[in-house]
Amino acid sequence: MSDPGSRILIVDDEAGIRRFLHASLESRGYSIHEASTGEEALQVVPAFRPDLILLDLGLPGIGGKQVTGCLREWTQTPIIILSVQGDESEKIAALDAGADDYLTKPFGAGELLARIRAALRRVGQQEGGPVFGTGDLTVDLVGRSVRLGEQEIQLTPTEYSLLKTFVVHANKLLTHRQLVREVWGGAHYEDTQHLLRVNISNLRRKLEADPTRPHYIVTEPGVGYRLRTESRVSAAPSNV
Amino acid sequence: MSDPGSRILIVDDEAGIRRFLHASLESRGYSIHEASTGEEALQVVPAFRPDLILLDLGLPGIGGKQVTGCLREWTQTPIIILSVQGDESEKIAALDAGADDYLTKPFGAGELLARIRAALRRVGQQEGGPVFGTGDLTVDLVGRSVRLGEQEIQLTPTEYSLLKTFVVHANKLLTHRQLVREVWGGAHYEDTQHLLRVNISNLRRKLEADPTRPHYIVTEPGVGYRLRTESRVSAAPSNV
DNA sequence: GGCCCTGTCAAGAATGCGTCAACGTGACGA
DNA sequence: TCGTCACGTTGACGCATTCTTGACAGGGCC
Repeated sequence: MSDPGSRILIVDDEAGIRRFLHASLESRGYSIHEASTGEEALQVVPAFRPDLILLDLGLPGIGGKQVTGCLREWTQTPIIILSVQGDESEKIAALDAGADDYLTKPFGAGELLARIRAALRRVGQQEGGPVFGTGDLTVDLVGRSVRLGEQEIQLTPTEYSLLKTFVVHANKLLTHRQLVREVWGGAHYEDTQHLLRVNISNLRRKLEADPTRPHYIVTEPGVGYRLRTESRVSAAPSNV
Repeated sequence: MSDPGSRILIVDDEAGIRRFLHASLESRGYSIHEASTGEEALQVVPAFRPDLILLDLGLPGIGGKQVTGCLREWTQTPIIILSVQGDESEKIAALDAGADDYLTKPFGAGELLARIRAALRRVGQQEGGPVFGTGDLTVDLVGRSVRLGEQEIQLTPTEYSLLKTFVVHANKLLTHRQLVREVWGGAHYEDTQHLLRVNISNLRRKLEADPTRPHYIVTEPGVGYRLRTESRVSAAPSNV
């Protein structure tokens, strides 16, 4: 299951450890990115979009706990804490800050890999399998392809990122803020609000049969948008 | 966050450990069930429907690894393995069998609780939130959706905000002043009084079968309004 | 009847939303 | 080096919805 192409971000201030982890993970087929400080990690995550984060607790500057807290404001990407401290209260604090797992150095490479697999397995099944479908719309999150009936649809990176967010949270209401954070990264919101509208519009033009009356991406006025799944109450086209 | 009413199944063959875990977890508000063998665990899970399983690896008969494997064939309930064996290959095997976490005895009670919270937090955000219901009316505060029977109801932001206030204080009398404050923010009251009436009217037109004779939102003359519940307070364990 | 409280309707104002067009940038190939 | 193209971003505009305000009618109570 655990898709070998998964992207992993390594955050540690010691170059030696980064190298070691980088090597062991890359040989397993993961694609790796490194960051050496908490600040760098927070910057890199929106750009690299890792599937999992290995985070050293004892970073200089912004510590691992704070990094976890900041990330959890907008993303659920699994975080595994690595630490030299075996102190129980540290573990508890880190886990409660939003971390998914906690390993104390030194740890076996095999155990780390197994815990990575376990974490990736969870998100994998959360996304409800590799292919999502509603009505004519089919989204393959692994193959990164979108089709409408038989027709393959070409999406730009942002459009795809937006649609992916909808698919992962299918049928749930996503606020403007959530969407902006997921697609453009945690920072600025006010300036990006309009961007969201434009991209929704573009997405609809490509996906919807009649962009004026959206079938899949419905807007919840004043709040956000929602990807409607085919529970199909055949919602009579309420022409008021 | 981690809903204190969560159901936890403890599987261990040593009565002493079961007692210890039972006590520490119950005092935290979890509701507990015990099993002493793997066979019993497999029987009990479908009946008890735990939100999380604490599983000893070294069970007589069917071992923890096998139990994990059997459970994973049909359920994704989080499993935390407890074991006296620190052997790395055992950990790896258990995690790959489908376990979510692995603790080696002896472990601190605080750490166990934190890991339980982390596991429950993950499944918690997967589910749709607590749902409020009375009669035909259903309000999902997390998904921000309102339905009347099967029909989804579209509410404007103020209408929803108003209804939300009613749901949060279900069956309690809300004065005009309270409602105005909750929906429009503390300031001026005299000018907003009329606004409230208009919105109550609009809300009723959308929710009530006969807006003249309101069933859900009843007016308490001279004082305010009240959301009448049908004694049915379906599964909305107020979180935290 | 006169008064206060309440509910409904309608119309202008304000806001939010969707679309189009234009500009800047970076990648790529000639 | 230059031109082309696709994409991200920004601004402008028209349209729809929603908010707010005012006017008015019914009902209970003194």
